[in-house]
Amino acid sequence: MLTKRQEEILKLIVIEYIKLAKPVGSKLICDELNCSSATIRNEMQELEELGLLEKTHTSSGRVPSEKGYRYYVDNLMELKELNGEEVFKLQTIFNNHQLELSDVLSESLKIVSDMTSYTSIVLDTKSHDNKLKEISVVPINPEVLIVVVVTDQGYVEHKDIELKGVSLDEIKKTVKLINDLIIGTPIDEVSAKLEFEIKPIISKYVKQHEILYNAFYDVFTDISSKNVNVVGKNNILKHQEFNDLEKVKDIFSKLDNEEILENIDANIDENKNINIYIGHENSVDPDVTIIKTNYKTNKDEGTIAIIGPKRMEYSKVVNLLDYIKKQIER
Amino acid sequence: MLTKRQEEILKLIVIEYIKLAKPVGSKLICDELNCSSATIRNEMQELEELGLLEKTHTSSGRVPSEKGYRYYVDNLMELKELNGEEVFKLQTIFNNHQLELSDVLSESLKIVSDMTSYTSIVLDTKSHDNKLKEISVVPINPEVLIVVVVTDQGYVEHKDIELKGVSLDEIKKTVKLINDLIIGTPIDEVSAKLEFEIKPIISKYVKQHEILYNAFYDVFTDISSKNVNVVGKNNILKHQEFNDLEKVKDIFSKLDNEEILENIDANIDENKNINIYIGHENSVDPDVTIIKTNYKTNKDEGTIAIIGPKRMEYSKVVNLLDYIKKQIER
DNA sequence: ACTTAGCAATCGGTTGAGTAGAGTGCTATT
DNA sequence: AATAGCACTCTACTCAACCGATTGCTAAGT
Repeated sequence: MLTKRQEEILKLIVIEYIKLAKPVGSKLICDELNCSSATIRNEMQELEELGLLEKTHTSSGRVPSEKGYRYYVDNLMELKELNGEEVFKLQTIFNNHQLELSDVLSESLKIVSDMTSYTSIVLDTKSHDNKLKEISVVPINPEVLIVVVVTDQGYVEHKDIELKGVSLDEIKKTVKLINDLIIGTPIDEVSAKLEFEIKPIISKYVKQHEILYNAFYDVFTDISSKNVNVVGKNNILKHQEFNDLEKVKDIFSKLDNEEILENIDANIDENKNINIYIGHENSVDPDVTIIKTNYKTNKDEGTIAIIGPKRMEYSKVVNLLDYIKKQIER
Repeated sequence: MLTKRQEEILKLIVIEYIKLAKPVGSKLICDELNCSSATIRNEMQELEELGLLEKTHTSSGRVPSEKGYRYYVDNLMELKELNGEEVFKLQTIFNNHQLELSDVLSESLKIVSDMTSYTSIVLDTKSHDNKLKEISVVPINPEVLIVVVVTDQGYVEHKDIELKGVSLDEIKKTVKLINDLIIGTPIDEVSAKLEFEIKPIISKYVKQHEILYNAFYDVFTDISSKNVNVVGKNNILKHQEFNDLEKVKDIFSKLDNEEILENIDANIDENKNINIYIGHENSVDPDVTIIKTNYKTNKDEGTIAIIGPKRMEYSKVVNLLDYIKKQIER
């Protein structure tokens, strides 16, 4: 259990370190509080024994440990209002009804990245609420045709398929069959329905049913897949904790690896609105903090996340994510 | 006019410097040629006076100047065969007829980037040969509908449009009009046709014709726009000429700037199959070399480019680009 | 019992001297 | 024209010295 003053000191150290990125000495703190540097040093020593602070070397100032950051975000952090300019910029995007949701997300997170110097990630999954609305087929030439799939929430996916020796008639029959039988099916159930209801039928009266089936299967797999989008990757370079080229390489390669990013939303705590994973608490890289939240509209659901150094402006990022989440869920 | 021996020396220095990235001294060269280091030094001095070589400091070995690289690629470079593994990897992509051209390009350039440690850029423009094939409209709800446009070469573009107070009937009329009047029009002429032929008509009998017109205009603008794709950006970090964080920031921001990249294909020399822009010869960054080529199929045209340090494996890159160009133009 | 002043000790960062090594330019010689 | 030899130059590295910031500890003060 920390005393009031210890909490005050920890908070100041975290805030100051986030601001200046240099270990914080006792003198800086005693200017803020009304006591001598020696008193602060004693308190610091105690906070260090509790694992909340660390030193970079024997006679350096203190730096928050991961546990220290954790204590800060859980108990000490104050969420101050977003400033007017920030809200204004974001609002112009949310008010632009021309944009698709995925564009709104990447545009607004681009702004967040610019404002904060962190990197944003959008994980976008077509929601279960998307139901097949219409399938149409446009023949391009005798061997190639294009399948266009539209969901009732307005998603469009298309794919070229090359079909040698399948007659246009057979294709049209199949499309009609699909349209009749699985329109209205949630997209994540389409694959199963295609396999167990459509396949048996077309295999009877379509010669190259295997090819045809595979082509449609691919289209539906694409449409229900996850979509990863990383915004403001270059901001990684702005933070002194990543001014080592090897580290930068490492992080960049992780940000390019969709598998790693897809697992960002693995163990999300549904009770919390915004989740914070400091250093080793996240599975991406022990030197970063990830702050994320899930969103869910009737069209769409997914995760938005901000990734930056552990020395991150926690309150600002939490505020921004919260604001964006609320706006898009409207 | 260079003597045979001077050319030999220049060539060796370029090759050696590309390989080892360290200024090349006279001793290294005299092992290759049969003469003493002093002789080489005299020749080097002359090559330096001609502006083909440079020194990093008074007593360092020599490094090729931009003019030196230029002389090398114009006169000395030997194009050796691609090795089997490289060809094999690429071939599996070209043989996969499932993929769209844009996927083939980015996949194959991804492989090139992996093999060479350079960065690739694809500038993809829908060709003039794309003609409007079909426009269809899917209403999602009373206020939103989706326009899907397909060209005769198989491109698909779609866009949500929000239309308050426009009746479905009016929309259908407009679509029919467009389908009747401009199907078959090359996509880069569609905008004009839309403005001068369609707009006057719909303005007569559609109430909110302005909104409707703008919506379609946007769709056609999107479909005829350029497409920029950068592959293997992280490879920048692998080269010692870019091991300075400021430089990396600079180049990365240029690679993110589509305007800069779109101008990569500005002054292309149509006579040459492959164009090489060394250092100040390109407009992107004086520290890089860009090697590029245009491609043109009946569906598509564009530019593929490789960007890397001036100390680049010129012959390998030229070979690879040439190979890819030929394969996709088949 | 808590706070404070004072002081030795520690460590990073910078500076300057010294050295080894690689490579050059020049000159005299073959 | 080519070469051997040599003085010279510059980088890169190491070592020692030193400054400044900060700590931990002790002893005195409140």
